[in-house]
Amino acid sequence: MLTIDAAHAFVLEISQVKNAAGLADLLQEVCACIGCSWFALSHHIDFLAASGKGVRVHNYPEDWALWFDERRLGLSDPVHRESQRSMAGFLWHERIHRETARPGDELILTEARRHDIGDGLTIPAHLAGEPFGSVSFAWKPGRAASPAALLFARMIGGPAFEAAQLIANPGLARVGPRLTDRQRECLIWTAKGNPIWRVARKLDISSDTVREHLRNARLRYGVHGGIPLTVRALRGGDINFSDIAQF
Amino acid sequence: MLTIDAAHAFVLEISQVKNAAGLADLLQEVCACIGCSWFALSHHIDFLAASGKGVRVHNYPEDWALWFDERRLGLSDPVHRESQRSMAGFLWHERIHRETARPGDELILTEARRHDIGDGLTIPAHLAGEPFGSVSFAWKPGRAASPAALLFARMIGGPAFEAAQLIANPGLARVGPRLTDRQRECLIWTAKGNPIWRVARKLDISSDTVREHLRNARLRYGVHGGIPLTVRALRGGDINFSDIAQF
DNA sequence: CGCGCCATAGCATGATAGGGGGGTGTCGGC
DNA sequence: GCCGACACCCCCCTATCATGCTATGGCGCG
Repeated sequence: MLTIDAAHAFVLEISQVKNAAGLADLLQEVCACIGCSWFALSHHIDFLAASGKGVRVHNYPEDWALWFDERRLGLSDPVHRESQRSMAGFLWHERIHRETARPGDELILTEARRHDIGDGLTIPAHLAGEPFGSVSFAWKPGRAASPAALLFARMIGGPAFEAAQLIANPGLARVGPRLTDRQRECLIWTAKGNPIWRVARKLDISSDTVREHLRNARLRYGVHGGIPLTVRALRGGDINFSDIAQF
Repeated sequence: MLTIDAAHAFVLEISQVKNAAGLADLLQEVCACIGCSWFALSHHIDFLAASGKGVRVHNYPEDWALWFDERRLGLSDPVHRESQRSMAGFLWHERIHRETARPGDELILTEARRHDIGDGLTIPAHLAGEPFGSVSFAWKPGRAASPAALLFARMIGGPAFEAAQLIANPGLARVGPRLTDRQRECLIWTAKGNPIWRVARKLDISSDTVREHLRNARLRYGVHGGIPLTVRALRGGDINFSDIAQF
C-alpha cells in the first residue's frame, strides 16, 4: 500500500537500522510495497578499483553485478549519468533516451534485460564533497515504473542513503578541504578563461601571488593541473557554474 | 489532506508552470495543504551582490527578506548551512542546535521569530556545478513542523526547484554544439589530470592527434584554454563528473 | 607570546599547452 | 563525383603553466 504513513514507518525503521543486512531487508520490503523486484543503493564508483570504499546494498542478480563491475560501469552507466543531472529523481523510461545515449549504452541496457531488469526509477543522492550516489528500484521487463512509486521512493531514498553512509562511515561526517576566498577568486577568473597575468590585473595583485593561490588550492585537493583543480572545486561546491559563466 | 495523490497532483502542476508567479501560487497551495504559513524556494547566494542571478520564490514578510539580504545571510543562514550537509531534508527543531551554532545564529533565529517565523522544514536542492539551494516550509511560532509534512515536502521539493531553475534559465540545458566521441574521450582523460602524451598512450594514438581533437573541441565551443573547455563540456552535459572521477 | 594560517611577492627551471601550418583516408549525403 | 564531417598523423614556435624554493606582514587563537 503506497501511503505516506507506510513511507513514514519505513523511514523510522531505516533511521534505526544497524547494519547493511538490516538495510537490505528494509529495502526489500519497500520493493514489495511498490511492487518492484530490484533495489540498488550505491555510490557511483568503480568498486573493483576502490575496494572497501563506498556504499552499496542491492538485490540484483550476482552475475549482473559482476558484469557491471568488470566493465567499471559504476562511473559510466547511463542511469548513473542521468542521475547526476537530476535533483528530484526520474523514471528510467522518461529520461534514458537515444539522444543522450553513448556508444555502449545499448549493450548495457540489453544485458540488463537479459538479467531480468527492465524499467525502473532512480533517486539521486548528491552531497558536496562526497562521491555521487543513488537509490534505484527496478521492475522485470514488461512492467513500467509508475509516478506513484517515484513519489514513494522520494520519501525514502534520501534517508536510506544517509543511513547507508552512517553504517559505512560510523561517525565520519567528513567534509573535503575548502578553499579560501582568495583562492576561489583566482580560480574563478582562470576558469573563465583568463591567463594568470590577466587575473593578476583584475585582482590588482602580482601574478606570482595568483600563481601561489592556485598552487595552494591544488595542494589542498591533492590534484595536479588546473583542469582537475577546477573540476574538483566544482564538484565540491567551492565554485559553481554561475560563478564562471560570463554574460 | 496529506496524501501521495495530492502530492502527485502538485508535481504535475508544478511541471507545467510557466512563470515564478504561478510557482508561488502552487507553493502557497502546498502551504495550505500541510498547514504551514511560509514557503521559500531559494538559491543560497548573496542576492544583493548577484543581482539578477539565482532563483528565489517566497512568501516571507518583506522586511524579513530585506533584513536577511542586507546581512548577506543567503550564504551563512544556519538553515541553509545545515541543508548543505543534508541529502534528505530535515525538521529545523531536530537539526538546528547549539552545537553547530555560529556566533550570530541566535540573533538570526530571534529576528525570525520577531517576524512570525518559528519552526520549519527544509529540503535541500543539490546539483553538482550549481549553487546550493533549498525549499523550505515554515510555521508561525508555537506550532512544530511534523514528520508527515517533511515526507510530503520531499515529494514536491525537488520537482519544484527543477521547475524554478527552468523558469530562471529557459533553455540553458543542452545548449550549444556537442562533441564527437573522440573529442570527449580525449577531454575526459585530460580532465582526469593526464598530460597529453599520456592520453595519447591510453587511446593508442599519437599525441598530435590528441592535441588536434582538443583543438577542435575548443573551436566548437569558441573557448580558449583547457579549463574553459572542460567547464563548458561539463555544463553542457557532453561530459559529466563521474567520467572524470578517479575512484 | 609563539604558532599556524593567510595573503602577498619574488625567482628559476623545465614541462606542457596553445595556435599556426601541412597532410591522409573514410563515410555519408547531395 | 564532390563536399563536409570525422579520425588520424606530422612539424614548428611561443606563451603559459607547474613546481621547486624563499620570505614578508597581518591576524586570530590558545
